[in-house]
Amino acid sequence: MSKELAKTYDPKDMEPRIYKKWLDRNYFHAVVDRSKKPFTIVIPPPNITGQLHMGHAFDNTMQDILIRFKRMQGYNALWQPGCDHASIATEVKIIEKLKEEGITKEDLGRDGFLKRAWEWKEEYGGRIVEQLKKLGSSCDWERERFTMDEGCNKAVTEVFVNLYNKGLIYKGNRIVNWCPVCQTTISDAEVEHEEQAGHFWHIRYPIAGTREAEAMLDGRKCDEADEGNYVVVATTRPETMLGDTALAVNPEDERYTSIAGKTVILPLMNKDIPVITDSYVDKEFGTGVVKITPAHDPNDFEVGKRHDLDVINIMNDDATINEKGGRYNGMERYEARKQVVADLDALGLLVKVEDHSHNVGTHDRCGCTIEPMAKAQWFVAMEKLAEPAIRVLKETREGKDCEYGRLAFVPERFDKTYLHWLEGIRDWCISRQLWWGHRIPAYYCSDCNETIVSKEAPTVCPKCGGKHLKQDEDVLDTWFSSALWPFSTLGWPEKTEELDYFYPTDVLVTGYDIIFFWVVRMVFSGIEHTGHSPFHTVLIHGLVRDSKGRKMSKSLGNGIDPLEIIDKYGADALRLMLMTGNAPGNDMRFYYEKVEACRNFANKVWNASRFIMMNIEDKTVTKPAEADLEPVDKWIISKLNSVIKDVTDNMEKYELGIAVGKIYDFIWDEFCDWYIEMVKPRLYNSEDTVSQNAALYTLKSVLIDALKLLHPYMPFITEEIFCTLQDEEESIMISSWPLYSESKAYDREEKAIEAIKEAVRGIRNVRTEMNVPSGRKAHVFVVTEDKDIQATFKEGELFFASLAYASEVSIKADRSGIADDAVSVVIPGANIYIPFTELVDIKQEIERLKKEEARLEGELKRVNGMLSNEKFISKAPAAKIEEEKAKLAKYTQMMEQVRERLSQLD
RNA sequence: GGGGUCUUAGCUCAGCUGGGAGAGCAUCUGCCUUACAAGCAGAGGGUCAUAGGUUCGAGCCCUAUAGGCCCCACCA
Repeated sequence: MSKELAKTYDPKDMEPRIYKKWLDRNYFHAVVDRSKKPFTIVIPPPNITGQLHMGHAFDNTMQDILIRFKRMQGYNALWQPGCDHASIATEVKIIEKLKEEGITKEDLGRDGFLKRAWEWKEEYGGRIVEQLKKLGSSCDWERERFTMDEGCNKAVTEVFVNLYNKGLIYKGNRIVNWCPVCQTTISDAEVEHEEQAGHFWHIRYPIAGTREAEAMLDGRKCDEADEGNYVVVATTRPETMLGDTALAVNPEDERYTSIAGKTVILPLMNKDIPVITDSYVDKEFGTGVVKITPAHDPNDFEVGKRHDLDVINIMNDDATINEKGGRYNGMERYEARKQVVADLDALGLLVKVEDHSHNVGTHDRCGCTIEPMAKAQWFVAMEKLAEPAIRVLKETREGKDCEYGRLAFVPERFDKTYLHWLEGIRDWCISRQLWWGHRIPAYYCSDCNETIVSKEAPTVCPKCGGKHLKQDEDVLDTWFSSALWPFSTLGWPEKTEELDYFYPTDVLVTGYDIIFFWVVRMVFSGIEHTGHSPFHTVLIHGLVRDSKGRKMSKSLGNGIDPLEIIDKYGADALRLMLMTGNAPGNDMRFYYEKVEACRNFANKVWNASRFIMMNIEDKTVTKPAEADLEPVDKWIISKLNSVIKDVTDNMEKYELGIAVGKIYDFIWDEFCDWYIEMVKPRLYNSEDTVSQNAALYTLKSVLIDALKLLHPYMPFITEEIFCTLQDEEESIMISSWPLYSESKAYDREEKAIEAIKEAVRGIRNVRTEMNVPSGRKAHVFVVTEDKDIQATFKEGELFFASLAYASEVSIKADRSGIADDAVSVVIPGANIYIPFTELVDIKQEIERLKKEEARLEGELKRVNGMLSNEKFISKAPAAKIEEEKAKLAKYTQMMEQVRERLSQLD
């Protein structure tokens, strides 16, 4: 043997070495090849500001597993990588950095700032890519893209102009979510609602012309005021009253019929405002009167539109009150609130203050309270775009052929999240008051105010011929470009070969937390611009939490750095840990113990392989004739065969955790703990070279297939062993996926060995469990029918050699003809005698058999019932009837066996 | 207010279309047995949240209840 594995498993140097080998050989690169079926995944582009965290590790491990699996299955697998410019996140970071230098972005100016941003991108943008490589990600790095590279920019402009021309993008003055800290608009998806304790202030608005109104206008409290001359309004945000332009009551509300249509005086501003009627007002809530502030509340904005009210924006961009707020001009919003309340109180207009908890919108990035404000912004009209995105999912679910392709969530329950969001969707505010991002391709003529939206910057106004054109200052929401990612990365809007071949992509893997931000927007964009849903399956995973179940976050400082874990335990162990014992879509907790267990598994695989190689040494192992395979060989081959089938099925259904669990159990329990142990005596017996060769061959071939199954999960260790074991092989990652084969299903042998395993449970460790006094032989011997082979085993020696002769098994406890302290496992062709005292507890066995008997009775009753049911016989498909008949026969036979054994035991 | 999800061993969680309750860790017992002590052979430990229902059979399906978590939502 020319190569051998190091004595101890140590991933630290091995993993980078192997990754480099893969890169050098260009295995990750996929080119258009019409003779092969493509399988494509686009990576959720990590932010250039990002550092690899557990969420990335989880997400990318899943993608890598799918890609490696499909690649081995013979697909032309493309994993398209790239990064996101992350408009606001990056801009905030750079501003922070500038702050350290004592400068602001305004000091630099737009161009200077962008220069800095690009420098920053060059410096840090590649960091996360390098980190992804440590995980083993088999992305096609040659195709790495960036949301602000030339091609993506082109796609963004194309889409913007197209949608504008179709009337699906418009500029409108509407209520937007304004973040006073970041000083930009944000979309609805970026608002987090938070329950906050607040107050409900009841405020009197005096009716115009009354004595009470006069008093207020004079700036004094009214003596002996008549409550009938006031209208009482309840509000949670009293400072917004500065921008009130009406009060509203429900037209059906009898309490207020007399005042509807009257005019009240807006306190503090001393302005006449009307009392209008609108069915939006809920009679039951508050006082039944609502103050209408169209500039600072989305509902009020709508009411204002219906009644043609003025929209008075009373705030500056930093949420201080502006000049429209009279004497409150310049005050911070909460300070203004206090002052407003105090002033109202002084005027005797504050009726009461109630405690009231209500939902407050906060910015998901900076956490500050967002301020709804009326502003002129760019929007995407969503109604028309949402409809096909809803349809494609519904029709896929109903099994219909949809013209837009297919779309399904795994697990299915996220269908509802997706649909619910789309069905209630509002127009998407896409303009951001930032510099880092795709600048909006809209130009304004300062001569005639014309708006020009075009791919190329116009030099002359098409309307007036003026040359004073200015581009819109705003940039687009980051997600506007991310939404195009599945096709912009493949060359769209050009009609490239790649686009034609790899698009639509296959699977999108992402966390449930960004379904709204990203998945939804990719789907409607894909359909709108390419006519196709960009992927047929969305595989959703949960969050990785800390061991206490908390979200990992910077502020809590409870994040666990995947790179540290990789450094200590290896990427393979981390990957396995992330995939084990977790159901799709569910959150998981991170435990060091779990990683350790996974590292131990890697060690196990390593050592088993080392054992096999040690035994092969320089022997030539040839494929044995089937007749030379012994029952244990057939048993493990058969076991592996069904594992191949199950694992493949599970993986096709994206049940990655279940699949890897089966591989783990097979390798550790069946292969290492049973097969290798059973086969040892044959390996050590150098006389029977045929049997030895069969064992070695089986060991080697089963190991190789098991490694292949494991490879998507643990790419590094499997590669190392695979290539060490077989000099002639280049790499496991380009080897072919094992296939289930009917001819390898050895049912008889499987049954036989399973029965033996059951029979010897508890006594495998002869030396310990039998407590054989030194010098005495254990009663373990074999008698075959053909020739009397009687083997006695020394203490401590395993006796599995004998089991190889078994072909059919029935087990019975039988003391006749054997020493008192032994029972026999009767195997036609071979008898094994096992010390009686150490065999399975007879009482337990009887109990077990009785349970089995009861179960079988139930089964038989069911099957008999079905088969004697005329309706069933006449209506059920023939195959189903056959199946049930086969079951009947099987259960009948099993029942006989159970009863026989019961009678023997009694 | 609407929706989702969870409740299974001491802990963290699997359990795919209903058919003899599982894993890892922890605990206990015995082992340094020349692949592996990062290991081996065993053991203990669960009314599968509660109450009903469907079924020959329910952790799984249905209904209700209790508790936990999450998402969505413009009641001022």
